[in-house]
Amino acid sequence: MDLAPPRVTIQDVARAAGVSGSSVSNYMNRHFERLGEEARLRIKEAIAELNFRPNRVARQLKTGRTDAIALIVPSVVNPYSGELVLAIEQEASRAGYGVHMCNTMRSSAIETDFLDRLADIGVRRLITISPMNSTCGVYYAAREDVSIVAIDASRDDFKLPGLRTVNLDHRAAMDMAVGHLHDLGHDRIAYVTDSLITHSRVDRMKGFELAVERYGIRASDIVMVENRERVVDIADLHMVDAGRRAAIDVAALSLRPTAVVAFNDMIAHGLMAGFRAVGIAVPSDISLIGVDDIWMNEAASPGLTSIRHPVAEMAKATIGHLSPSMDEPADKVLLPSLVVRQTTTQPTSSSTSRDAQGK
Amino acid sequence: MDLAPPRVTIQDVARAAGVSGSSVSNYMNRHFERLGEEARLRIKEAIAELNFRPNRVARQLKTGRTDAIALIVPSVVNPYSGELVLAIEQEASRAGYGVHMCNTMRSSAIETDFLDRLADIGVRRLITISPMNSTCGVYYAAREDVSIVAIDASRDDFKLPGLRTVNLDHRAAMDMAVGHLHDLGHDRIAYVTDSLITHSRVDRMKGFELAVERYGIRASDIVMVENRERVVDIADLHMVDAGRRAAIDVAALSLRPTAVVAFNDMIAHGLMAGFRAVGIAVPSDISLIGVDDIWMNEAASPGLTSIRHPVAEMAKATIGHLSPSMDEPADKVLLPSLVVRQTTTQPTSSSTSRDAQGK
DNA sequence: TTGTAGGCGTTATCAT
DNA sequence: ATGATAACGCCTACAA
Repeated sequence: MDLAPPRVTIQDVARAAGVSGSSVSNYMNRHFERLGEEARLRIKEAIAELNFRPNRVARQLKTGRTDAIALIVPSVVNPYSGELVLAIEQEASRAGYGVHMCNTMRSSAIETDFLDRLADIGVRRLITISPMNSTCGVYYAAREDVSIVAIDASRDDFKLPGLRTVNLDHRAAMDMAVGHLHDLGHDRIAYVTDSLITHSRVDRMKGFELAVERYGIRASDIVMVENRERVVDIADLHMVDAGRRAAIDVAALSLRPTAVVAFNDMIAHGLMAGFRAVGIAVPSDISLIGVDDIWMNEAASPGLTSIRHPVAEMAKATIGHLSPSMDEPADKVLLPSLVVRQTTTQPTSSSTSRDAQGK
Repeated sequence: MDLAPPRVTIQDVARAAGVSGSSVSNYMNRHFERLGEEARLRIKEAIAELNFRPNRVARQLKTGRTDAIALIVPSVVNPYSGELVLAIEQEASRAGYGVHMCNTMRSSAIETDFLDRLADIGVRRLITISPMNSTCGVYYAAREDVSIVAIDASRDDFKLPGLRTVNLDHRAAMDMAVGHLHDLGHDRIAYVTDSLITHSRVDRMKGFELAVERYGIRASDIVMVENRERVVDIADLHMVDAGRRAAIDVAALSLRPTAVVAFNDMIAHGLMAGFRAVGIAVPSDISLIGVDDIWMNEAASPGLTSIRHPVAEMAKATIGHLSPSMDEPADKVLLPSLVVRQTTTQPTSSSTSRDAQGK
């Protein structure tokens, strides 16, 4: 371990192998057609011998581009997207890509600054998570050689023909949730969501309606709460607030449901808090299921039953999408799975006969 | 917005300003002593006119270094360090630095690979969070011009004289927690921690002991649970497990405490789950306070009272430490604050007279 | 105070 | 199949 490790350059390798720098360069870039059998071998040995590692910076200066990935996310602390960011970072580094992450905090100024910087250094791979109002599409729209993958967004949200997307199969998710409750014996189920401002919210609710019909659920309700901004909200805590408020609405329903499906887990946790506040016990009085399967579900008590967002698979699909192969679909839809914890049980007599519950 | 935006180089600026490239370079590097009044002005205008932005890659190739920051963290999903990562990223980009993040998952192989890559591109600023067994010290130890800041670690954990640290004032934190409980009227308080494998665990417990003494608390207990590995644990869920197990121990204490201080919030949430499982109500039977103030505290119910880790200030101190000013202390210690939620109340008769509690 | 020239390590073009 | 050579955009002696 030297104090100032002297760089091994392509020329050093060339000298050691008795070939020219260009040949080593060709070797590094896998242009084997332009190399003789013997030269290839000697270069290979010299590289191993000297432990040569090409200087990415020099290459970047020369080519004007880098294989690094720009990752745009509202906030890493966000319970769902945080796990996704981790998975993407791991998948990317497995594929040899560096990742530049930007927490936009939903500020398009921050996002634009970030993209300006990255455009400067030649980044051509973009991943955007939950991009309700991401500007990256507009920004990079003109450039031909840029790959953009949007996670948790509909392609209609952008006007980019080249865009690729990765999404959860929301219909399947709702089918799973309602099916699980139906299996337990529930037939009065409510759905709680906040404003339908994104594709996933719309589609997931639609999925609930379809599922309810499919399982022949007797009665169902949709409770919609509107968003109220928080002063600072790096973790989607406004959804917890929304859930808390929704709990009151659910409790006030003329025919109180025995189970509730929440748009996502944060709303579900809010519901749990709200129900507790008004004396409704989960799950003995009412069952509860969310979507995403954030880690908090496991840490909370009772543990929240949820429909798991397949984070690792989404990351894999995303990185795969970055190097487009034309025979693959531009929109990948992944299947969720059910994680049963403690908030879903069979409806009890107390929850079925609402008189026992009091007003 | 052109399709292939032609780069504005230092030469373009020089031409526009009627000076040479070196002068522009000197301007960019703030070597104003080497510039005439008039030249400086014309360069400034030309830069604004052409919207010139220096090519970081070229500079990097030439100088062999970059001002980007390497950020090493076990996992961004980790409830405490996730918030810290966000704060650091924001503070860094405010200061104009890019951030390369590495989720080591506590694998030194991953960390070493990452540092190798970054050493290649000339990164000389390192931040490491909760580095129980971080190798970065060893790795970069030899290099003179590298700044390393360790957050949530004692300088004794490394053998690097040049290291700078940022830490919470654990003693003050415990003083605050115990003081709060004492103010409420508690005088039988237990402390729950997992194995004392880090500086913060040792120091925080010491702080508890000092505080208990200082407030003249009649009786206190230390409950220590050992770590058990989880198959996969990106979010410190093993601490929740530890808390769950500890709850049983606390319940079995011969003189059951009326309040518990947990080493951190994840353990506290585990305690909450454990208490609920054995029929002990929080806070009416027992009060509970944690440390860190992770977002989950707000989302859980009841909301967990906690000692807040001043994340934004820590980020600021960390970035400040990166450009060492010799008159500042090498070890910064920041003060926490108390966030009262629902898990701490006055001890009730039911919790005070233990007979009412059953066995 | 300002300009000129050389080179950082790589890729790409054009010879051979 | 292989090699010389010229950039990429910037910094930095050193010269003027």
